[in-house]
Amino acid sequence: MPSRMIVSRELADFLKMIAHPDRLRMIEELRLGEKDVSSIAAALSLPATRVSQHLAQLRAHRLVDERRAGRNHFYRLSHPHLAAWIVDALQFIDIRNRLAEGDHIDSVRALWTAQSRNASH
Amino acid sequence: MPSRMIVSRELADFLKMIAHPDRLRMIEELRLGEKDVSSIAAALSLPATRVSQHLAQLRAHRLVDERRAGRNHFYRLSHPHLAAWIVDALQFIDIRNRLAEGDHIDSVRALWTAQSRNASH
DNA sequence: TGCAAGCCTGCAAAGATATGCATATTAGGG
DNA sequence: CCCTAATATGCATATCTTTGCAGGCTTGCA
Repeated sequence: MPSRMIVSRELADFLKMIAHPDRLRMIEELRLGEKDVSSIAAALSLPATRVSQHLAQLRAHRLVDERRAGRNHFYRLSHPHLAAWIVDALQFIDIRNRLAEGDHIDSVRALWTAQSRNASH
Repeated sequence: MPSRMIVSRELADFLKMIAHPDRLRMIEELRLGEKDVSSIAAALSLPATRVSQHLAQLRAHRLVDERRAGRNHFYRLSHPHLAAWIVDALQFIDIRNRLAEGDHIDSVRALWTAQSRNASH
């Protein structure tokens, strides 16, 4: 098969893998280091089962690495730079329409990049 | 709705939009400038109808701009930098397995980035 | 050893996407 | 005008994803 097609398929698979709101938030959540499943679930207000399923997919595509400690499974980004690369995508999004008037793209970027200690914002 | 969720949805929509082998190749095809539908279809060996449908989606998401000249519709990237950003994603892909032994990631990148005058490679 | 916390996996229903085919639209040429 | 080329659109079918729920596995602790 032509390499060009192989590459486009691999790229598409990779993009599909991260193209989900939950998974994007999970990746940003792991930006600063490893976290276990329950912490992620709590931070994003998602059922743990769902988080686990998403992580299984990310794991299958080698986007995250797992470390087991006791009963907890800690995950980290295989490519730490991935989170920053995703944030760069904001420049391609015509996001103005959907946000409240006061919001500005920079504040959105800052917010997204900020650590989410709780589930607000 | 929390902005954080809005952003993750918008990002996911954007990523889903480009996460298709045909559309990725089309975006790379438009990297160097505008092209009309038939030229793209010919370059990628795809049915023109399909190319047109993909372009309609990209247009709806404001990722390409259209210019009509006579019977031909020329498309160009709304964000010229998009193609380069996509190429950057290659670093996150564990692509070694799927390529022939001789191929190296750099050559793949060069190949992908190279202009496709015909449908080979 | 028994129990519970923390995760993972299988499965089925619901939802979203992709794709081909038939049909419409628009513009240039004769 | 009519015909054809170049695209676009509508629709039905096939396929892939998402998601909740039920049940299973492993580890720590009493």
